[in-house]
This record gives sequence, structure tokens and C-alpha cells, in this order.
Amino acid sequence: MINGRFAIAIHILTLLSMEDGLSSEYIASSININPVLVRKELSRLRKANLIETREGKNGGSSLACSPRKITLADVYKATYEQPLFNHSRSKPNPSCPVGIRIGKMMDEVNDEAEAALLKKLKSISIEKLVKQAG
Amino acid sequence: MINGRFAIAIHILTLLSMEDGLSSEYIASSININPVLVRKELSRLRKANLIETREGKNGGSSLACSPRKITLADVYKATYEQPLFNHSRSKPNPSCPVGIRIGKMMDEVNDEAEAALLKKLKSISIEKLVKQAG
DNA sequence: TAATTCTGTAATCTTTATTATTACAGTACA
DNA sequence: TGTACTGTAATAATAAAGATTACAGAATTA
Repeated sequence: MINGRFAIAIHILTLLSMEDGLSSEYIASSININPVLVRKELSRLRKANLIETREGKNGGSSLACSPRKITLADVYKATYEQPLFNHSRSKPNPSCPVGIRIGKMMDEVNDEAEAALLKKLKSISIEKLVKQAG
Repeated sequence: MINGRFAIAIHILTLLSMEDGLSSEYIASSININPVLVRKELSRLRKANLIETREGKNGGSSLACSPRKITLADVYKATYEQPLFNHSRSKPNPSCPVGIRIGKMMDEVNDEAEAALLKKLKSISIEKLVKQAG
């Protein structure tokens, strides 16, 4: 439903929780996607201060803090900008009493749903996730 | 993020909570999308027993029960089949210790996240939503 | 019973989103 | 200075979403 970028971000952070200084090419070969996509995802994670990257020869990325402190809520927020539930693409008919209000209704639904989702995601750290699946 | 079908389904049910026997064409003109898309969405809602439809002349759709009993969790489940969080499209590298486990990890994350989301959505009925935005 | 007005669904086309790829400048190390 | 990385822009390929057309079937009503 939601696109695969969340899974990709989690995959990256899991790899980095096990080893420092991994190259985008190495990471890409584990996820089996293009290294440029990895670098884009790394870029988002870096902006959110979840990872650090060294450029140049022998460069690569590492976690910026303990995997215990990185939660899936952090990852979610770093990965997505748009609200969870989109509006319909076409503008509803404003002369219909429902059409005129549906946008606001969806915003309210989205706010509540997203808050509930993030609360749950906040309770799952990368460390916990890795141990659980170990 | 998630596609607009959830918003469309909510829009439909909101309209039907105010008036019975609405045609797909009428509904489509409020949402401002193609009537065939409305009929497809109605088909899903009908399979979930949320609405009933009369075919033929003067036909149309109506709620199958009180809008107080229809929750957004019902709507969500009727609207989507796939899990909330997709896996990455490409199969991860099975010779990597993370690649081999990421699928299971994502399934666990998804189950927890989806449960939290549905719990919240269950607390919002169509009636409540309409009154709130009124 | 025939015309009318709905629905249901398949098939196809268009548009948008996602992912892949290419290209190349910049950085750090040896 | 050569090598091996990153960052990012631009473009191409692929997949998903949505729109449209088409038509058979159902119920009403004239």
C-alpha cells in the first residue's frame, strides 16, 4: 500500500546497526536495488540525523546514534513527507455539501490515524526489531 | 501516501448516510471522478456488507446499516487488501543475513502498525465523522 | 413488451508515480 | 594524482492508478 521506501530505510538502518561505514553499493546489493536509490534514501536519513556519511575513498555511512535510540517513528518521519491518507486526486464538487467538507474530514481522520500509527512505531527501536527477528 | 481510494470510500458512505438510493453518476459528480470508479468502489463496499445496491431503473445504493455502526476500520478493510507497509519490490539478497530476515521483520512491523491503526479507525464511525465535521 | 435508466464488469487508453540508469562533479585517501 | 567513494541532476523504463468506452443484464414504467 505504502510504497517500499519504509522497508528500504529499515533495511539500511538494520545493516548499519551491525556494521559501520558501509558503501551504498554494498547496501544496494543486500536490498537488491539500485545504489542511487540507496543514496537518496541515505540522504533523507542523514537530514533526519539518523546516520552520518563519510565521502571519498573508504567512505560510507554509519548510524549517528545507538540503534536503541532510533525508533521506527523517526524512520517513518524521515522517509515520508506526505500525510498517510491522501485526498482523492480530483477536487470534489464544492456545490455539494459533502464535497465541500470532505477535505477537512479527511484531514481530521489523517491526523488521528497518523498519531496512532506513530505512537506504535515509536515503541519499536531498530535494536528491538533486530533482536526480535534474530 | 496511501492512494485516494480510502477518501473516496468515506466520501461515498458520507453521501449515503444522508440520502438513500444514490446513483453512481450522482456520487461521481460529488467526488468529481469517473462513475465507473465509483461503481468499483461500491462493489468493494457491497462485498463488505456496508451497502446495498438496487440494479435497474431508479436503482442506486444505500447504506446496509446505521452510519453509527459503520466504522472507518470497516471501510479500511473493505477498501484495501494489501498490508499497510509493502516490502521493497525487489527480492532482497538471500545470502545477506539482513536480506534473508527483512521480509519477516517487515511483516511483524506491519502487523503491529496495522493493528494500532485499525484500533484508532474503529473508534471513528461515519456518523461521528459527519457530525464532527458538521 | 419495448423503451428507459440504472448497475456490473471487462478491456483499453492515459496519466502519474516509482524505480532504474547514466552521467559527472566533488571529496578523501594512499 | 589515481582510485574509490558520495551527491545529485537528468533521463528512461516500468508499474500503478485512474479515465474512458463499451456492452450485457436488471428493474421500472409507459
